Amino acid sequence: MFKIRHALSVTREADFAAWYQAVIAEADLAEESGVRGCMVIKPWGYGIWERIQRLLDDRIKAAGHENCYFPIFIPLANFEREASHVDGFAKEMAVVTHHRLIAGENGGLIPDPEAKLEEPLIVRPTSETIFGDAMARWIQSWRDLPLKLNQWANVVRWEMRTRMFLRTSEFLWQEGHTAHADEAEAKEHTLRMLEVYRACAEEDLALPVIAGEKPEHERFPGAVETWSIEAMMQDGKALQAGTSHYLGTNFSEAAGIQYQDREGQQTFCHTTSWGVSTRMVGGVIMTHGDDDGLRVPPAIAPHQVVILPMLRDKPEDDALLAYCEELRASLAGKSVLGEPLRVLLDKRHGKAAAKRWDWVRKGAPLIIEVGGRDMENGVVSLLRRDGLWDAESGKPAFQTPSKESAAGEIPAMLEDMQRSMLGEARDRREAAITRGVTEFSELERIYGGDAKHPGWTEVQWSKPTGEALEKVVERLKALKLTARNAPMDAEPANGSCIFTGEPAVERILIARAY
RNA sequence: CGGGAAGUAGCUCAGCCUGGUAGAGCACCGUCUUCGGGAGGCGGGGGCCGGAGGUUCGAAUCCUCUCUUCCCGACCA
Repeated sequence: MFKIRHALSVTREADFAAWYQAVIAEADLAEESGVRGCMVIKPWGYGIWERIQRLLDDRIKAAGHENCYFPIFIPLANFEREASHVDGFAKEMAVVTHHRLIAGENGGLIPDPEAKLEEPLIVRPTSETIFGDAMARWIQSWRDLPLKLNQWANVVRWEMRTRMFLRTSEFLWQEGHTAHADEAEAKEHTLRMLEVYRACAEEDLALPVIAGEKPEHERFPGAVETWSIEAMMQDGKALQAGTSHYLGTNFSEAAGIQYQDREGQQTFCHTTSWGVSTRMVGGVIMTHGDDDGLRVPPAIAPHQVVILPMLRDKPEDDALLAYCEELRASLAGKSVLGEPLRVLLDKRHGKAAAKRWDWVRKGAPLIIEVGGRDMENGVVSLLRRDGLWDAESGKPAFQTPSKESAAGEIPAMLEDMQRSMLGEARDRREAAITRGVTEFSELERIYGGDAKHPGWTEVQWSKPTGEALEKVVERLKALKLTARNAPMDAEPANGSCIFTGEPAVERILIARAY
């Protein structure tokens, strides 16, 4: 019997948290920075984020938005206007209080007491308030609506417990902010952007998600409705991968965002905001990674095909490189998933086998090794990252198509990989959702034991509020559970509430979460 | 922010208890051998032992403070 020698030393099964960190290190995605909760995103990790940015930005613009940029610093007073917003964020705020350093007593530098800011500035945790300010200036008439803006930015939230990509103190994201004439249009837009996120997650990241409304206690501070897309990780936990908020007139009343309607009346706008962040990269890792490292869906892979010539630092290398260059050129002209194919010819010196495992760990979708004998036979040795091992031999499952047919087949291969990665993740998720649970004791049975991947549960509830809701949250918390969202395409409720026994009004997903 | 663990070479760690100026494996560089594959031999470079202070003739080692990371909890769009 053979034993497959995986590229990582930790497996998902043995220790999922350690495996996650190993993938980030071994795939060269990011590293610690020395500043609490902040990370350095390395080229391969940032390249994946750039791909997500590109594809999502196209979708956001196609939905009629324009990009802009607002400052990272927000005046404290500006932030103080919307009460529940303040309550939600005040505890995790970075504050700038000085604008100059002077020499301290021990040779170090200290903030100059003389240079204290009259009004402290906060580092944005999100930009509703400062966008609101501008909207109040820019909107005069019903003719100025809707106003649809977006920005790509970094934000800072002083998190107590951080994890790379999933919850960092500083993170990169996109935040959209829109103003509308009435409630119906704003709500419709909230859902439209939720759908944009769903499409991006599923079609671009191959991340199956469930879109739905967040329960009251999970709403964004200051929102009237919060909607989310939720993805299931391979350990069965839920990851909130994007949110879209209908903010009502809360922020327009706080900032004075008004317009003169057709009758000449001053009227408050209805606003929305929505965002997705570098957390998405964490979702890709925990959805598509395996015991050999990351697997990047072709649509967001910085390089979809990596060609590795087996160089020997000898004169024959020139012919081999020329052969690889022909392959590269023929691939570079192809179109995949509606874009030019992205191919890298990795000419770095070094053993091909060592470089191969580098790219396996990084998760490049297709790896093509080319040696002297391949060249003689007019073929290439091709390895699919989603079918790495040959089950018969326990060795890498190389295919050896001719150079010409490889160039012809690769686009379809990549598109197939994109599809099958989504399908694989969706099947795994569906198998891990328990539906039709009607008794709380059943939840205790599922989540009370030490099952490693208990997955999600769909239950019906009466959507309690106030104290009754707090009690529900407490009971869930005892099982380390949270209510994720009420899926928008779920069947209507037809039973009784699993918590209160009252008639149920909707179905919600229960899960452990990141 | 509370409880626990840990920070020594790029990585994984030994050395610390019983102070005497730093080690291994992998990686890296050179070279030879090998050559359809995650190879081997020989040689070599790289660390003021997270930081600051203290005890001491002398600190990686003992003491204090601090920073960072990981796990558990609280918190968390």
